[in-house]
Amino acid sequence: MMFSTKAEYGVRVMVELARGIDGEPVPLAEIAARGGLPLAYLEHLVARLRKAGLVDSRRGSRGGYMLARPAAEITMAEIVEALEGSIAPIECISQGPDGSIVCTREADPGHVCPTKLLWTRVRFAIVRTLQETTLADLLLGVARSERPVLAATPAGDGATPPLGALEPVSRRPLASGA
Amino acid sequence: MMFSTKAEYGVRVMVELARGIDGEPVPLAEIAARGGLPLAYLEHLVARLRKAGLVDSRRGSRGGYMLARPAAEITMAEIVEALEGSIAPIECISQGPDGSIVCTREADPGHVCPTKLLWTRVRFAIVRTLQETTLADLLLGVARSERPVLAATPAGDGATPPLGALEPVSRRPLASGA
DNA sequence: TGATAACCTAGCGCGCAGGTAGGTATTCAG
DNA sequence: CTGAATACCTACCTGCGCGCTAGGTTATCA
Repeated sequence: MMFSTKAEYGVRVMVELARGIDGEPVPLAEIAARGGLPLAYLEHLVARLRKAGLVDSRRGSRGGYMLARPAAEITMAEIVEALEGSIAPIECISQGPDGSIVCTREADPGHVCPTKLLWTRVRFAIVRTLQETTLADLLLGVARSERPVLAATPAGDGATPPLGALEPVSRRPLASGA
Repeated sequence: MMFSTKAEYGVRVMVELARGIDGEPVPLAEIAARGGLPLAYLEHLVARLRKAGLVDSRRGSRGGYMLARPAAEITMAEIVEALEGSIAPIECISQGPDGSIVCTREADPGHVCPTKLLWTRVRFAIVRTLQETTLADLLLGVARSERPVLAATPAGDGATPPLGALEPVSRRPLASGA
C-alpha cells in the first residue's frame, strides 16, 4: 500500500543472500523458486541493488549473487532507497540536493506550509526505522523465532483508533561506518 | 509517493477548518479556492472525514464544514486512516481482526517471515508519529516554530545529518525516450 | 423563492506498478 | 571445445486505481 513490491521483494532477496554461505553466490532462480517470486522481475530489482553496491555478482555457471558487505553493515534504508528511490511519504515532500526537506506547494518564502511539519516528522520516523534495522537484525529475528509478540490492542484508550500490535525496536546497532 | 493526495489534501482541509472561527462553518469552495485544490474532489474526501466523525456539516446557504472536536483532540492518525484506510507500509502486512499484525506470505505456522519484523517496525513508527501529532500541533507550527516531539527538528533544515540524508538514487535509467 | 452549499452516484483517462519476452555475454563442468 | 548455467540488458505489455469530472438531489438561509 505504501511501499511497493519492489521493496518487499528486494528485502526478501537480500535476506536470502544473507543466508547463503559466505563467498558462495546464490543463483537468483533459486531465490525466486524458494519464495514463489517471478524471476524475471527479480532480475530488475537485483540490478538496482547491484548498482547501489549492495550486492556483488558472479556470472556464468555456478554464478549468482552475494552480499557486497556483511549483513550487519547493510541497513534497510539502503535497500529500500536503492529500489524505491528517495523516500518521501507524499508527493509534495522531497529532499533537496542539499539534504533539506522541501515542500512543492511552499513556493512563497513568506508562506509556511502547515502540513510540512507532519510529513517531515513522518518521513523522519520511517527513515530512522529503516536505518536502525540491519539485514542481520532480520536474520536474528528468525533465529529466535517464536517471540511472544504482544497482540493486545490498547483500544481502551478512547481517543486511539484501532492500531496494531507492534514489536519494540529494542536494538540500535547503526554503526555510522558505511 | 507513499501516501496519496487523499491524505495530503485531507490534512490541508482539516487545517483550514481548524483555522475557521469556532462554530462558524467553512464552505468547502472557499478551502478549495484558497488552496488551489479541486472542489469536486475535496467533496469526496470530506465525506469520508464526516463519516469518521471528524467533521460536522451544515447544509444550505451559509453552510459548510467545521471540526467535530477541538483541534488538539484530533490526531493525524485519525485523519489519515479515515482517508487512506488502514495504515500498512506494504501489501502483505495488514492488521487482523484481533489487532495483531499478520503477514500474507506467512501462512505456515512453522515458517516465520523474516521481513515481518521490518515492516512491523516501520508501521509502528508511522502510526506513532501520526498519533503524536495533533491538528493543533500543525497550527502551532505555523504560528511559531516549535520543537517537534521527535528529534526530527527540521528547524534549520540543515539539521538532516548524514543519518537523515539518504543519498539520492544515482540511477534514473528510465530513459523512456518518447 | 432563489441562491447557496452539502450530499450522492457514476464514470473516465492515463500513468505506472508489476510482470513478460527474448536476446546477449560470461563462466564453469565435462 | 562444447553446452549448460547464469548474469545482464532492452523492450514491451497490461490491468487498475488514483485523481478528477459531471450532473444531479436535498437542505437551509436571506
